Amino acid sequence: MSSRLTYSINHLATALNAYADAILTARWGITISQFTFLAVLEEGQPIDITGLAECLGVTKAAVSKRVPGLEARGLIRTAADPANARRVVLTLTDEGLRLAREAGDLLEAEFAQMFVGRPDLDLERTHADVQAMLETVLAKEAAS
Amino acid sequence: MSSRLTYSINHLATALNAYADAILTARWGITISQFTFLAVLEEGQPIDITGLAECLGVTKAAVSKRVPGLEARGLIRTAADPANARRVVLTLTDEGLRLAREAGDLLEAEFAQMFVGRPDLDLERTHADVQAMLETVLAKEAAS
DNA sequence: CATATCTCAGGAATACTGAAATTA
DNA sequence: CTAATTTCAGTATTCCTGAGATAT
Repeated sequence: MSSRLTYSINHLATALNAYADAILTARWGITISQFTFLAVLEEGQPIDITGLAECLGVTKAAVSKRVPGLEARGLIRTAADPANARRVVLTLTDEGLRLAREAGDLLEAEFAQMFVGRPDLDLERTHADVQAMLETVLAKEAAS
Repeated sequence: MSSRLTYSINHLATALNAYADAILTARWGITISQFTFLAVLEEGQPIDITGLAECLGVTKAAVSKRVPGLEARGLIRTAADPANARRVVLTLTDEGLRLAREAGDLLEAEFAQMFVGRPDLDLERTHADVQAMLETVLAKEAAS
C-alpha cells in the first residue's frame, strides 16, 4: 500500500474511468472516451479536428477516425469552414448536447454521492493539490 | 484549466507518464509501458502471464505478445513451472533487474526534485488523499 | 510569381481486446 | 473437464505522408 504516488495516481485515474464507463455504457450505450469527446465539444463548440485532438491529448488521426461513428449516431455534425476549405468544424447536434449534459450531471452526482461517507476526505483541497502538481509537471516539461 | 477533479487526475496521470517516458526513452531506450512491465516484475518475481496481466490492467493476450520482445532484449527470462506445465513463469535477468532499479531510482529522484520549489505541496498528504479516494472507488465498484 | 514552410486530414503500420483454439 | 497460454479477427491509436494554405 505504501507504493509510489505516481502509481496511485495512475491507478485512481483508471478506477475512476472504469466506474464512469460502467455507468455510461449501461445507461446511454457510450464509452467514456466517447463521452469525453462530447464533453470537450460541449465546452468549446465549434472546434476543428486539430483543436479537439489537443484537448483530448490524442493525435488528429484518432479524432478523425472517430468522427464518422459519432456523426452516424446523430450526436455530432461536421461542416466545412468557408474561410479555410480543408478545415472540418465539429458541433454537437441537439441530441448530442442533451446527452453530454445529462451524462455529465449524473456522473458528477454519482461522484459526489460516493464520498458522503468519507468526511475525512477534503475534495477541494485534494483538487487544489492535484492541480498544483499538474502545473509543476507541465512547467517542467515545457522547460526541457 | 478544467473544473472537474476527475479531469485533473486524468490530466496529471497523462503528464506524469509523458514526463517519465521522455526520460526513459532518452536514457535507456525503453518506453514507460516497458518500464512498468519490468517494475511490476521486480516487485513480485516470479509471476505468470495471468498475474502480470492483472497487475498491468491489460489482457493476457497483450502480455503474451510482449514477452518475446523483452526476452530477445535480454531483460526477462521465461521458464516452465515444474508443478504446472502450462504456466509460463517470468523473471528478470540481471540486466533487467539492474535497469528496473536504476530507472526507478532516477525517476523517483527526478520527481522529488521537481517539487523542491513547491513547499506549499504536501506530497505525503496528497498521497494519502489519493489512496483514500482510490479505496472508496474500488469499494463502490466491488459493491455493484 | 516561385519556392519554402506550415497546417490540415487521412493512409499505413502498431498495439490492444475479446473470443476461439490449443495444450497440459 | 479445467486451467493456462496462444492465435485470430476486429478495433483503436500513433507515426508519417501528401495536399492545400500562407509567407518570403
